[in-house]
Amino acid sequence: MSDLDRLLDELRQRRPSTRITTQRRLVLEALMADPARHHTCEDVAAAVAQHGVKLDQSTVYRILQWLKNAGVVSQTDLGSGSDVYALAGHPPHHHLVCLHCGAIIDVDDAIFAGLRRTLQLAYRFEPRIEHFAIFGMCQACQEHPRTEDDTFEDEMA
Amino acid sequence: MSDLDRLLDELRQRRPSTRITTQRRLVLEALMADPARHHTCEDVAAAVAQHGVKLDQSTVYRILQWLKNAGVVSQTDLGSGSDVYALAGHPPHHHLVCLHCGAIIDVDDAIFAGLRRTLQLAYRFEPRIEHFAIFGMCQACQEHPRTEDDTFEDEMA
DNA sequence: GCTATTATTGCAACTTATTGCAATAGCACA
DNA sequence: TGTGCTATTGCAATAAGTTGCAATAATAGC
Ligand SMILES: [Mn+2]
Ligand SMILES: [Mn+2]
Ligand SMILES: [Zn+2]
Ligand SMILES: [Zn+2]
Repeated sequence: MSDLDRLLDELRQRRPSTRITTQRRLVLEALMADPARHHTCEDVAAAVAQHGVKLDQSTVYRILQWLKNAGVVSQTDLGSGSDVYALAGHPPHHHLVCLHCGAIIDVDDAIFAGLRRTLQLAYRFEPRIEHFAIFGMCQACQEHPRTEDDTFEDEMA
Repeated sequence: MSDLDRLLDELRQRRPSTRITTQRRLVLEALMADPARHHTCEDVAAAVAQHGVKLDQSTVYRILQWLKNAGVVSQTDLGSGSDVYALAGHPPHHHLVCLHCGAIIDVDDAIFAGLRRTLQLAYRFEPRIEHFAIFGMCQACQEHPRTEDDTFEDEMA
Protein backbone atom coordinates (compact mmCIF):
# COMPACT_ATOMS: atom_id res chain seq x y z
CA MET A 1 0.00 0.00 0.00
CA SER A 2 1.38 3.37 -1.06
CA ASP A 3 2.04 6.39 1.13
CA LEU A 4 -0.80 8.11 -0.65
CA ASP A 5 -3.33 5.39 0.01
CA ARG A 6 -2.21 5.13 3.60
CA LEU A 7 -2.88 8.83 4.10
CA LEU A 8 -6.26 8.73 2.37
CA ASP A 9 -7.20 5.77 4.51
CA GLU A 10 -6.22 7.59 7.67
CA LEU A 11 -8.27 10.62 6.67
CA ARG A 12 -11.29 8.42 6.15
CA GLN A 13 -10.86 6.69 9.46
CA ARG A 14 -10.90 10.04 11.24
CA ARG A 15 -14.31 10.80 9.79
CA PRO A 16 -15.97 7.85 8.12
CA SER A 17 -18.33 9.88 5.94
CA THR A 18 -15.28 11.09 4.03
CA ARG A 19 -15.15 9.88 0.44
CA ILE A 20 -12.00 9.07 -1.44
CA THR A 21 -12.48 10.54 -4.89
CA THR A 22 -10.34 10.51 -8.01
CA GLN A 23 -9.95 14.27 -7.61
CA ARG A 24 -8.66 14.02 -4.06
CA ARG A 25 -6.30 11.22 -4.98
CA LEU A 26 -4.89 13.20 -7.90
CA VAL A 27 -4.42 16.41 -5.93
CA LEU A 28 -2.66 14.60 -3.12
CA GLU A 29 -0.56 12.74 -5.66
CA ALA A 30 0.51 16.03 -7.23
CA LEU A 31 1.47 17.43 -3.83
CA MET A 32 3.41 14.33 -2.82
CA ALA A 33 5.24 14.18 -6.14
CA ASP A 34 7.18 17.26 -5.00
CA PRO A 35 6.92 17.24 -1.22
CA ALA A 36 9.24 20.15 -0.52
CA ARG A 37 7.64 22.55 -2.96
CA HIS A 38 5.36 25.53 -2.47
CA HIS A 39 2.42 24.53 -4.66
CA THR A 40 -0.09 27.05 -5.96
CA CYS A 41 -3.62 26.03 -6.86
CA GLU A 42 -2.67 26.56 -10.47
CA ASP A 43 0.41 24.33 -10.12
CA VAL A 44 -1.67 21.53 -8.73
CA ALA A 45 -4.32 21.87 -11.42
CA ALA A 46 -1.61 21.81 -14.09
CA ALA A 47 0.06 18.73 -12.60
CA VAL A 48 -3.26 16.92 -12.47
CA ALA A 49 -4.07 17.98 -16.01
CA GLN A 50 -0.91 16.18 -17.17
CA HIS A 51 -2.60 12.97 -16.09
CA GLY A 52 -5.38 13.83 -18.51
CA VAL A 53 -7.90 14.94 -15.90
CA LYS A 54 -9.24 18.49 -15.83
CA LEU A 55 -10.29 19.66 -12.38
CA ASP A 56 -12.29 22.78 -11.77
CA GLN A 57 -10.50 25.53 -9.88
CA SER A 58 -13.09 25.41 -7.11
CA THR A 59 -12.58 21.70 -6.71
CA VAL A 60 -8.85 22.12 -6.28
CA TYR A 61 -9.36 24.91 -3.76
CA ARG A 62 -11.89 22.86 -1.84
CA ILE A 63 -9.59 19.85 -1.70
CA LEU A 64 -6.66 21.97 -0.54
CA GLN A 65 -8.89 23.49 2.12
CA TRP A 66 -9.93 20.02 3.22
CA LEU A 67 -6.31 18.91 3.48
CA LYS A 68 -5.48 22.04 5.42
CA ASN A 69 -8.27 21.48 7.93
CA ALA A 70 -7.03 17.93 8.30
CA GLY A 71 -3.56 19.25 9.08
CA VAL A 72 -2.03 17.65 6.00
CA VAL A 73 -1.11 20.85 4.18
CA SER A 74 -0.36 24.43 5.20
CA GLN A 75 -1.50 27.54 3.39
CA THR A 76 0.70 30.62 3.23
CA ASP A 77 0.68 34.04 1.62
CA LEU A 78 4.26 34.82 0.67
CA GLY A 79 3.24 37.97 -1.14
CA SER A 80 3.41 36.49 -4.60
CA GLY A 81 -0.22 37.08 -5.45
CA SER A 82 -1.33 33.48 -5.01
CA ASP A 83 -1.38 31.52 -1.79
CA VAL A 84 0.97 28.56 -1.63
CA TYR A 85 0.19 25.15 -0.20
CA ALA A 86 2.79 22.77 1.19
CA LEU A 87 2.78 19.37 2.82
CA ALA A 88 2.80 20.07 6.53
CA GLY A 89 4.43 16.80 7.48
CA HIS A 90 8.14 16.76 7.23
CA PRO A 91 10.39 19.65 8.22
CA PRO A 92 8.41 22.44 9.92
CA HIS A 93 9.79 25.79 8.92
CA HIS A 94 8.78 29.37 8.16
CA HIS A 95 9.89 32.24 5.95
CA LEU A 96 11.13 35.79 6.26
CA VAL A 97 10.09 37.88 3.27
CA CYS A 98 11.86 41.12 2.42
CA LEU A 99 9.43 43.89 1.52
CA HIS A 100 12.20 45.63 -0.38
CA CYS A 101 13.82 43.02 -2.59
CA GLY A 102 11.41 40.12 -2.24
CA ALA A 103 14.03 37.75 -0.86
CA ILE A 104 12.60 34.71 0.91
CA ILE A 105 14.66 33.38 3.82
CA ASP A 106 13.97 29.99 5.43
CA VAL A 107 13.88 29.84 9.21
CA ASP A 108 13.52 26.92 11.56
CA ASP A 109 10.34 26.36 13.50
CA ALA A 110 12.32 26.82 16.71
CA ILE A 111 12.00 30.59 16.43
CA PHE A 112 8.38 30.21 17.53
CA ALA A 113 9.05 28.05 20.59
CA GLY A 114 8.95 30.98 23.00
CA LEU A 115 5.85 32.55 21.49
CA ARG A 116 4.01 29.23 21.52
CA ARG A 117 4.80 28.75 25.19
CA THR A 118 3.69 32.26 26.06
CA LEU A 119 0.37 31.88 24.29
CA GLN A 120 -0.28 28.51 25.89
CA LEU A 121 0.64 29.62 29.40
CA ALA A 122 -0.66 33.17 29.48
CA TYR A 123 -3.75 32.77 27.28
CA ARG A 124 -4.43 29.02 27.23
CA PHE A 125 -4.48 29.50 23.48
CA GLU A 126 -3.25 26.69 21.28
CA PRO A 127 -1.78 28.52 18.27
CA ARG A 128 -1.55 26.88 14.91
CA ILE A 129 1.65 28.40 13.61
CA GLU A 130 2.51 26.50 10.46
CA HIS A 131 4.57 27.78 7.57
CA PHE A 132 4.31 31.44 8.55
CA ALA A 133 5.50 34.36 6.48
CA ILE A 134 7.01 37.29 8.37
CA PHE A 135 7.48 40.42 6.30
CA GLY A 136 10.18 42.96 6.95
CA MET A 137 13.56 44.06 5.67
CA CYS A 138 16.55 41.82 5.03
CA GLN A 139 20.09 42.67 6.03
CA ALA A 140 21.21 43.67 2.55
CA CYS A 141 18.31 46.07 2.08
CA GLN A 142 18.89 47.66 5.49
CA GLU A 143 22.51 48.37 4.59
CA HIS A 144 21.70 49.63 1.10
CA PRO A 145 18.93 52.13 1.84
CA ARG A 146 17.03 53.37 -1.18
CA THR A 147 14.33 55.95 -1.57
CA GLU A 148 10.97 54.98 -0.21
CA ASP A 149 9.56 54.45 -3.68
CA ASP A 150 11.55 51.83 -5.57
CA THR A 151 10.39 49.16 -3.21
CA PHE A 152 9.04 45.69 -3.66
CA GLU A 153 6.16 46.61 -1.37
CA ASP A 154 4.01 47.96 -4.16
CA GLU A 155 4.21 44.73 -6.07
CA MET A 156 3.20 42.70 -3.05
CA ALA A 157 -0.24 41.32 -2.28
CA MET B 1 -3.57 72.98 12.77
CA SER B 2 -5.41 69.71 13.21
CA ASP B 3 -3.94 66.29 13.88
CA LEU B 4 -5.02 65.33 10.41
CA ASP B 5 -3.28 68.19 8.67
CA ARG B 6 -0.19 67.68 10.76
CA LEU B 7 -0.01 64.06 9.58
CA LEU B 8 -0.63 64.92 5.93
CA ASP B 9 2.08 67.56 6.16
CA GLU B 10 4.53 65.10 7.61
CA LEU B 11 3.80 62.60 4.85
CA ARG B 12 4.47 65.23 2.26
CA GLN B 13 7.70 66.27 3.86
CA ARG B 14 8.96 62.73 3.69
CA ARG B 15 8.49 62.68 -0.04
CA PRO B 16 7.80 66.09 -1.57
CA SER B 17 6.16 64.80 -4.74
CA THR B 18 3.29 63.54 -2.58
CA ARG B 19 0.02 65.32 -3.20
CA ILE B 20 -2.60 66.02 -0.59
CA THR B 21 -5.89 65.27 -2.25
CA THR B 22 -9.47 65.56 -1.06
CA GLN B 23 -9.70 61.77 -1.26
CA ARG B 24 -6.69 61.24 0.96
CA ARG B 25 -7.88 63.79 3.45
CA LEU B 26 -11.32 62.18 3.65
CA VAL B 27 -10.00 58.64 4.06
CA LEU B 28 -7.63 59.68 6.80
CA GLU B 29 -10.41 61.66 8.45
CA ALA B 30 -12.63 58.58 8.45
CA LEU B 31 -9.88 56.49 10.02
CA MET B 32 -9.10 59.08 12.69
CA ALA B 33 -12.75 59.56 13.54
CA ASP B 34 -12.66 56.10 15.13
CA PRO B 35 -9.00 55.49 15.90
CA ALA B 36 -9.40 52.23 17.78
CA ARG B 37 -11.55 50.51 15.18
CA HIS B 38 -10.77 47.84 12.61
CA HIS B 39 -11.86 49.57 9.42
CA THR B 40 -12.68 47.69 6.24
CA CYS B 41 -12.35 49.32 2.84
CA GLU B 42 -16.11 49.31 2.66
CA ASP B 43 -16.42 51.00 6.07
CA VAL B 44 -14.11 53.76 4.99
CA ALA B 45 -15.92 54.27 1.70
CA ALA B 46 -19.25 54.43 3.55
CA ALA B 47 -17.93 56.94 6.08
CA VAL B 48 -16.60 59.14 3.30
CA ALA B 49 -19.86 58.82 1.39
CA GLN B 50 -21.65 60.37 4.39
CA HIS B 51 -19.70 63.52 3.65
CA GLY B 52 -21.31 63.50 0.23
CA VAL B 53 -18.24 62.31 -1.67
CA LYS B 54 -18.23 59.02 -3.54
CA LEU B 55 -14.80 57.43 -3.82
CA ASP B 56 -14.04 54.55 -6.11
CA GLN B 57 -13.14 51.29 -4.38
CA SER B 58 -9.76 51.25 -6.07
CA THR B 59 -9.02 54.74 -4.82
CA VAL B 60 -9.77 53.74 -1.24
CA TYR B 61 -7.60 50.64 -1.55
CA ARG B 62 -4.77 52.65 -3.05
CA ILE B 63 -4.92 55.24 -0.29
CA LEU B 64 -4.96 52.56 2.40
CA GLN B 65 -1.98 50.93 0.73
CA TRP B 66 -0.20 54.26 0.67
CA LEU B 67 -0.87 54.81 4.36
CA LYS B 68 0.33 51.32 5.11
CA ASN B 69 3.58 51.81 3.25
CA ALA B 70 4.03 55.03 5.15
CA GLY B 71 3.59 53.15 8.41
CA VAL B 72 0.42 55.02 9.32
CA VAL B 73 -1.98 52.09 9.13
CA SER B 74 -1.68 48.34 9.48
CA GLN B 75 -3.48 45.78 7.35
CA THR B 76 -4.67 42.49 8.84
CA ASP B 77 -6.65 39.46 7.77
CA LEU B 78 -8.68 38.37 10.77
CA GLY B 79 -10.51 35.76 8.75
CA SER B 80 -13.65 37.81 8.26
CA GLY B 81 -13.48 37.86 4.48
CA SER B 82 -12.24 41.45 4.18
CA ASP B 83 -8.92 42.78 5.36
CA VAL B 84 -9.09 45.31 8.16
CA TYR B 85 -7.05 48.49 8.41
CA ALA B 86 -6.20 50.23 11.67
CA LEU B 87 -4.22 53.27 12.71
CA ALA B 88 -0.80 51.95 13.59
CA GLY B 89 0.05 54.73 15.95
CA HIS B 90 -1.26 54.35 19.42
CA PRO B 91 -1.39 51.06 21.30
CA PRO B 92 0.44 48.30 19.40
CA HIS B 93 -1.37 44.99 19.84
CA HIS B 94 -2.24 41.78 18.05
CA HIS B 95 -5.03 39.22 18.00
CA LEU B 96 -5.57 35.54 18.64
CA VAL B 97 -8.37 34.19 16.47
CA CYS B 98 -10.11 30.94 17.36
CA LEU B 99 -10.61 28.70 14.34
CA HIS B 100 -13.44 26.98 16.11
CA CYS B 101 -15.68 29.71 17.51
CA GLY B 102 -14.27 32.80 15.83
CA ALA B 103 -13.41 34.51 19.12
CA ILE B 104 -10.92 37.36 18.78
CA ILE B 105 -8.61 37.88 21.75
CA ASP B 106 -6.43 40.98 22.11
CA VAL B 107 -2.81 40.48 23.07
CA ASP B 108 -0.10 42.95 23.90
CA ASP B 109 2.76 43.59 21.52
CA ALA B 110 5.15 42.31 24.19
CA ILE B 111 4.47 38.71 23.12
CA PHE B 112 6.65 39.38 20.08
CA ALA B 113 9.63 40.87 21.93
CA GLY B 114 11.56 37.60 21.97
CA LEU B 115 10.84 36.74 18.35
CA ARG B 116 11.84 40.22 17.21
CA ARG B 117 15.13 39.94 19.04
CA THR B 118 15.83 36.50 17.62
CA LEU B 119 15.20 37.62 14.06
CA GLN B 120 17.35 40.71 14.47
CA LEU B 121 20.25 38.90 16.09
CA ALA B 122 20.23 35.58 14.26
CA TYR B 123 19.14 36.76 10.80
CA ARG B 124 19.77 40.52 10.82
CA PHE B 125 16.17 40.71 9.66
CA GLU B 126 14.07 43.67 10.73
CA PRO B 127 10.57 42.23 10.98
CA ARG B 128 7.51 44.38 10.57
CA ILE B 129 5.16 42.71 12.97
CA GLU B 130 2.16 45.01 13.25
CA HIS B 131 -1.35 44.00 14.20
CA PHE B 132 -0.82 40.28 13.57
CA ALA B 133 -3.51 37.64 13.62
CA ILE B 134 -2.55 34.26 15.06
CA PHE B 135 -5.06 31.51 14.39
CA GLY B 136 -5.57 28.56 16.68
CA MET B 137 -7.93 27.28 19.34
CA CYS B 138 -9.13 29.19 22.38
CA GLN B 139 -9.32 27.72 25.86
CA ALA B 140 -13.08 27.20 25.80
CA CYS B 141 -12.98 25.33 22.51
CA GLN B 142 -10.14 23.10 23.70
CA GLU B 143 -12.14 22.11 26.76
CA HIS B 144 -15.35 21.61 24.82
CA PRO B 145 -14.17 19.39 21.98
CA ARG B 146 -16.60 18.94 19.12
CA THR B 147 -16.53 16.84 15.99
CA GLU B 148 -14.10 17.98 13.38
CA ASP B 149 -16.87 19.29 11.18
CA ASP B 150 -18.98 21.90 12.98
CA THR B 151 -16.08 24.26 13.03
CA PHE B 152 -15.65 27.89 12.26
CA GLU B 153 -12.74 26.98 9.99
CA ASP B 154 -14.93 26.44 6.97
CA GLU B 155 -16.39 29.92 7.20
CA MET B 156 -12.96 31.47 7.42
CA ALA B 157 -11.00 33.05 4.62
C1' DG C 1 -23.57 -6.80 -8.28
C1' DC C 2 -27.49 -3.50 -7.50
C1' DT C 3 -29.70 0.34 -5.14
C1' DA C 4 -30.31 4.22 -2.07
C1' DT C 5 -28.10 7.77 0.34
C1' DT C 6 -25.58 11.82 0.42
C1' DA C 7 -20.69 13.76 0.06
C1' DT C 8 -18.44 15.80 -3.59
C1' DT C 9 -17.95 17.85 -8.10
C1' DG C 10 -18.53 21.20 -11.98
C1' DC C 11 -20.41 25.22 -13.34
C1' DA C 12 -21.66 29.89 -13.16
C1' DA C 13 -22.18 33.76 -10.42
C1' DC C 14 -20.14 36.41 -6.99
C1' DT C 15 -16.68 38.80 -3.66
C1' DT C 16 -12.48 41.04 -2.56
C1' DA C 17 -8.66 43.22 -4.27
C1' DT C 18 -5.51 44.82 -8.08
C1' DT C 19 -4.19 47.03 -12.48
C1' DG C 20 -3.82 49.74 -17.13
C1' DC C 21 -4.98 53.81 -18.88
C1' DA C 22 -7.10 58.21 -20.08
C1' DA C 23 -8.96 62.18 -17.60
C1' DT C 24 -8.39 65.11 -13.63
C1' DA C 25 -6.45 68.06 -10.41
C1' DG C 26 -2.45 69.33 -6.98
C1' DC C 27 1.13 72.33 -6.71
C1' DA C 28 5.58 74.53 -8.17
C1' DC C 29 6.90 78.29 -10.55
C1' DA C 30 6.33 82.32 -13.24
C1' DT D 1 -3.62 84.52 -10.63
C1' DG D 2 -2.33 81.67 -14.49
C1' DT D 3 0.26 77.68 -16.67
C1' DG D 4 2.65 73.26 -17.10
C1' DC D 5 4.02 69.07 -15.21
C1' DT D 6 2.80 64.80 -13.44
C1' DA D 7 0.80 62.36 -9.29
C1' DT D 8 -3.57 60.70 -8.45
C1' DT D 9 -8.24 59.44 -9.58
C1' DG D 10 -12.19 56.95 -11.80
C1' DC D 11 -13.42 53.53 -14.65
C1' DA D 12 -13.51 49.19 -16.66
C1' DA D 13 -11.16 44.97 -17.04
C1' DT D 14 -8.78 41.41 -14.55
C1' DA D 15 -7.10 38.14 -10.92
C1' DA D 16 -7.63 35.16 -6.91
C1' DG D 17 -10.64 32.80 -4.29
C1' DT D 18 -15.47 31.47 -2.63
C1' DT D 19 -20.29 29.93 -2.86
C1' DG D 20 -25.11 28.08 -4.26
C1' DC D 21 -26.97 24.59 -6.56
C1' DA D 22 -28.09 20.78 -9.63
C1' DA D 23 -25.70 16.71 -11.41
C1' DT D 24 -22.55 13.06 -10.32
C1' DA D 25 -20.44 9.34 -8.09
C1' DA D 26 -18.52 6.94 -3.68
C1' DT D 27 -19.93 3.73 -0.54
C1' DA D 28 -22.91 1.20 2.74
C1' DG D 29 -26.32 -2.18 2.94
C1' DC D 30 -28.80 -5.57 0.72
MN1 LIG E 1 8.35 26.81 2.88
MN1 LIG F 1 -6.78 45.27 16.64
ZN1 LIG G 1 15.85 42.72 0.85
ZN1 LIG H 1 -12.97 29.15 20.43
